[in-house]
Amino acid sequence: MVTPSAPTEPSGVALLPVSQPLDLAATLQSGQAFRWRPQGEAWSGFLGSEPVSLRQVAAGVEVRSADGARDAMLEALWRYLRLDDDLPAIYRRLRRDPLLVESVDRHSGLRILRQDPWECLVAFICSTQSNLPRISRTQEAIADALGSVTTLDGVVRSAFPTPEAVAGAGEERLRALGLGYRAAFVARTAEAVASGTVDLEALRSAPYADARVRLMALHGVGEKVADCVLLFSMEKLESFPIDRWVRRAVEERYFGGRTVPYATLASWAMETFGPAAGYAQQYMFYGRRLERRGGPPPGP
DNA sequence: CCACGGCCTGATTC
DNA sequence: AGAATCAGGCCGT
Repeated sequence: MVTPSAPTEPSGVALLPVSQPLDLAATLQSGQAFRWRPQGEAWSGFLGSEPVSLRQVAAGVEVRSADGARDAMLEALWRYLRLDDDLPAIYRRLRRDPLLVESVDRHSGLRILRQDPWECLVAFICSTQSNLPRISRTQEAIADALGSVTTLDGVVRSAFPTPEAVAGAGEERLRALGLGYRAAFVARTAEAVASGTVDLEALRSAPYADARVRLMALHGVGEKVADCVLLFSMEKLESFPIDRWVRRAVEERYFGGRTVPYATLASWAMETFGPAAGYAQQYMFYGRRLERRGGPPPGP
């Protein structure tokens, strides 16, 4: 137990046992989440608005948090890491495709996350014509400027701000944080979410196609961004986000190098991989990143 | 329904 | 070195 009189929030540790394949480092650095920072052997970040530190050990994942012993924290982490997915079954499906065999074998334990939809939405609106380091930078800048400050074991970080806080900040303030032309998109989307024009939680339980249409009605959200948000935060594992690299790989391998519309590629993925399409995309994307960088990604 | 130019910003390329 | 070019697209025409 912790001592409540300490000046800084005392932390507790709990173990989440994991028997499923899990590569925590790869998962947190695979371009779906943008606020996990290496901290020695551990990773500093947030589960919702709770600051946590995660460390992979043989038996599973150690979670350090202000209330680390609570079952609710372990449950939250379980959900975040999608340990409810049956990865071996998904791998069997992916391995039917020669394009994926090597990537799946080499990066076993790379998982799709179940993130907070709002934070995920902002991140991917900011992802257009950008790159991983810059997306991380802007997410962090938004949190630092508008989120509430937290402390965990002396590490000071800010939680990601609410839609109301971002809407209140306005376009110019966001632009000053380095969002560029995306500032207007984020501002307008924040207003839509804050005012209840869009209910992100409701989209979570809506069918893929319906949720997708709703998301794409938001400014700055096209097919690719919508598919990312649907996959990484809204339970839609059949979603297959197609960026320029995934597009190139699939067009070269399956369409004789021809340029093919987004919808055609998406339905190809749906037919080929079914409910594992999202995982297929993740392995394609991660595979080509490594190829490009010539080594496993931790960042800069 | 498809094609195209323009867009913040910063890192890399020429 | 300073100028193009490009980056996990999207919007408007």
